[in-house]
Amino acid sequence: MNIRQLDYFMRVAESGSFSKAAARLGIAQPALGRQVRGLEVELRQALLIRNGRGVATTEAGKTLLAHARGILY
Amino acid sequence: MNIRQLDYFMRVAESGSFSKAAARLGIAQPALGRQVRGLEVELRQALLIRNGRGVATTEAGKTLLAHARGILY
DNA sequence: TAAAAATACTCCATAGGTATTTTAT
DNA sequence: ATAAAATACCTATGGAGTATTTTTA
Repeated sequence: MNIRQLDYFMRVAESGSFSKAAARLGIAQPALGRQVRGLEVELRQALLIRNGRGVATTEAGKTLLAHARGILY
Repeated sequence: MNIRQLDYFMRVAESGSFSKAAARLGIAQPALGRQVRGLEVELRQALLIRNGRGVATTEAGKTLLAHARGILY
């Protein structure tokens, strides 16, 4: 886990969309998707539920989100 | 400036030696030297004074060290 | 069926390694 | 003279890009 992954995950969770978060971050959507996926793989936890209209945050994701905010702010 | 640079600089300042700090970090001395040099170049500030028996910390270095500790601990 | 995310590559920057040289005590 | 840092060169990894395909509401 690293700061980039936490930051990216936080952005996606807050915007509810990989594409929107990627645009705001000024990076491409696949790059963002890979970082967040990498975090999920490492934690062996689904953090976001993907669907055809964006993403929702799982309970594990919400918990991590709170910690990430603590670290990044 | 990034966390790696701050951490490496702190280790060198605290050990008083690039070689010792590198050994403790488990990386090679040139790799460590480059990171710290990169930080100095970026800040346009000498942080360490090199000599034949290790390094001393400049005033600017001491100031940064205090901030680095605040960030990393 | 149309947004949104995932996949499949390719590329590049950078962190790090080894070997060697330079510097300073 | 010698221990420590700097330099030169090389390699590998990982982060990011574009193009395309797959999903799912």
